Amino acid sequence: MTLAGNENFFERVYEVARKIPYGRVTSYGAIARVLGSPQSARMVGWAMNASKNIEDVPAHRVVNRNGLLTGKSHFGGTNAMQQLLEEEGVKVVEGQIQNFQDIFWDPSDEL
DNA sequence: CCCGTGACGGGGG
DNA sequence: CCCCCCGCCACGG
Repeated sequence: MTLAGNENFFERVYEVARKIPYGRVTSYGAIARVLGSPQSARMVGWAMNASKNIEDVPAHRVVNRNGLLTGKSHFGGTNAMQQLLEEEGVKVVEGQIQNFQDIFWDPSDEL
């Protein structure tokens, strides 16, 4: 009924994103999946896009399923996204997160 | 109103 | 580490 889903979709995305632990990362698809819309990974990306206005949304901790910083171009500077990650101890080489499997955080693990 | 275009992901050739 | 198609849906032209 009421909750069609998209009404709060962005809010839900932000809630999950805020739970990503310091120094860990997750993927657009993983967030979409835990929200029950595995096919809406693109919308998660759009939500990150809109999160520039909202505070406390660590958009830099969200990458694609391969650990690539596909959204780095939306962070203004040349490598602001990478900088933010490396400040947390996340190694990035050529836009690729190193040791991705180990620092990957799956939102569904919170359940 | 139709259409191209994505911070995506899965599947197929 | 090629190629293409599909589903998803918000936004701008």
